[in-house]
Amino acid sequence: MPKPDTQPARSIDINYQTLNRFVGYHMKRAFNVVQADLTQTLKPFDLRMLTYTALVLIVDNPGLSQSQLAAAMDIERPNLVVIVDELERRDLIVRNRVPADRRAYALKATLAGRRLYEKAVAAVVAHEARLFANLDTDTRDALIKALSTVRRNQNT
Amino acid sequence: MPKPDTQPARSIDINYQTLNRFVGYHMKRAFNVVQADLTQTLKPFDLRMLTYTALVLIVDNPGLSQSQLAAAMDIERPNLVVIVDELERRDLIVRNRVPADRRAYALKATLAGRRLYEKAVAAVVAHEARLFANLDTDTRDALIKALSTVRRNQNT
DNA sequence: TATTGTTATACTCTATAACTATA
DNA sequence: TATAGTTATAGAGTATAACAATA
Repeated sequence: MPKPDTQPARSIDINYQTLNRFVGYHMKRAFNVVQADLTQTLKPFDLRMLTYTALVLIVDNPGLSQSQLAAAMDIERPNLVVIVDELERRDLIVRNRVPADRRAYALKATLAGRRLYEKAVAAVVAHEARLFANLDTDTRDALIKALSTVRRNQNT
Repeated sequence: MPKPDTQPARSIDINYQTLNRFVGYHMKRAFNVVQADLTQTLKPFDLRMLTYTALVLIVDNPGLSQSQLAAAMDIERPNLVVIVDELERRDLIVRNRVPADRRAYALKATLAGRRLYEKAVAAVVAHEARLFANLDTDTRDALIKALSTVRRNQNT
């Protein structure tokens, strides 16, 4: 396999033999691609993955508390505060005091929040269609099923 | 579906209908599990994902430069410096000047580095066997193939 | 006592600009 | 001028301790 005499900026030909054996490595590389594309997809809406996920969960679960949302997002409560702050400052959600438990807030999306949700979700649907275009429906379902199985092995 | 009268700390029953439609969401959740477990797996060796990956690539590609390693790891050159610093400080690798190009370093693992590599890789093999125990070989191969396909869609 | 939301803080990972020494 | 490695720095994301208000 002869290389051209004038090497194109010292061609690199890295050996990945060890890393390629690991599923986790492939997951990281693939997820990096998805995340980078999703970040670009959400940028026109001024949303990050975290603010997007929070907005989606609040729209789908009106009235949930910050503790519940943090648990659903698998992040610590302190880290959720700034996320909810941002959504509230942009009038996408409201924090309503719960009469039955005055420590907690009931989070609810505003009309503007629901409208942004609709637009952002549509954009993410298009982003997924683009990124997973080469996978037929069966393969995609199998991928989701395998990923869910991995997640269920968490406590093993 | 009646709930018990005495609710166990206000049982949460979050609606994930929107997020569950997205492959990327399942990838993130699964990868979080894998990453958390891998972090614990590498802790006894005083390695993080980045130092582990760098060590593996240096062992498998003796003499490669920091630029090549950064490209292989998909990180910026400045961020690699501290990683290589740490591996060198622990005498796991050496930075040799390249006579032909005195700007570059040729990275090489020491004997101690190759020994730690052997132990860490064995631990990661066990970690993967544990995490992906519920997936048969065919499913695992299909998962890797699907993830590789996603990665190849990067420039679409 | 325990829990909700909060502040402060720290650590990791990531990204960019600008420098040095070589080429 | 361009590249390899470096420094400094700033931004995300994440994790823990400790506090006020409320239960």
